Amino acid sequence: MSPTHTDVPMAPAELDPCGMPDHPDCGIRDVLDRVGDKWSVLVVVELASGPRRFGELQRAVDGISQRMLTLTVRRLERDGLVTRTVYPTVPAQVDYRLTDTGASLTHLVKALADWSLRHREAIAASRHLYDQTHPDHDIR
Amino acid sequence: MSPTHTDVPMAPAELDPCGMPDHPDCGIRDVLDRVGDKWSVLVVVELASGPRRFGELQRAVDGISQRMLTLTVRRLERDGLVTRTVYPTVPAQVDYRLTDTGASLTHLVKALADWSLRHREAIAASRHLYDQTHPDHDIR
DNA sequence: CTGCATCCCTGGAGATACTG
DNA sequence: CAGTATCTCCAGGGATGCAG
Repeated sequence: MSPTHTDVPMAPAELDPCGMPDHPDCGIRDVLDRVGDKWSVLVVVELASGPRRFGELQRAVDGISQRMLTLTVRRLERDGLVTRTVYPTVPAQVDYRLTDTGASLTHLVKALADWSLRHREAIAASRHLYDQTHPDHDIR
Repeated sequence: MSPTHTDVPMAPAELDPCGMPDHPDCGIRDVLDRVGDKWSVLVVVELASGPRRFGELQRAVDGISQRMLTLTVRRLERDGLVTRTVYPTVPAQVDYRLTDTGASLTHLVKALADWSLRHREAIAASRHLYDQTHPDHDIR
């Protein structure tokens, strides 16, 4: 088969039967695989400000490689979080924009941003303290 | 230096200057590196039900290796999301519990779970459709 | 401009064996 | 029980070159 390096990876398997009330991770993983992905979040955040073209996204996200951007938007498209529109112009032109679902995800990201903002200092302090209290754990 | 395989990895570098209003990823990454981590989430979710001992956690999370559990709780501890208490009993005993900060994170996880539950069908359908519309992207 | 195909390399993660 | 120490494997992701 030889799947190329740029095809959509996706979830290899569902691992939560979604049943026990004590383990509310019924579909969390699906989301987290997106939200947890560094690039996905940054792309979604960028698209939250409006539709963007491929190049614009790449410049906006800053640091993302072409391959990663392609993979990221592909996954988001596959999940129905963004739409990909191709304009058959001379030099190909494509724009990406959030779907309603994708837009709703933005709210969660905002919430996360909010949370991290409220706790970032505490976390930083905690880390600092930990690093001093546990010098043996030679990190870095 | 030879850092062992069980020391805390952590964020290698801050990459967002946290300034531009259009890029609200000021501290998101810090959170996402936790929230996005499969094991971290599962552990936090488990601890949301109350304090757990190492073994209990390992059994509860199911699938996590000793090393990963150690790393996960270490990171969470370092970030001040969980506290680690050692009871100098004969067979060592340790319990982990969420801090207030960690508990507040639970709410976000719940929100994510909520969102994913509301959209899981749509996403699944989208994926299915995508896979059929783009057979060329030979996945699997 | 947008994207696909390759090469390549590092770090994340599992398995296993050992210790206070 | 609760880790720690190693070894190993492989997928994620960067760099580069080619194509529609």
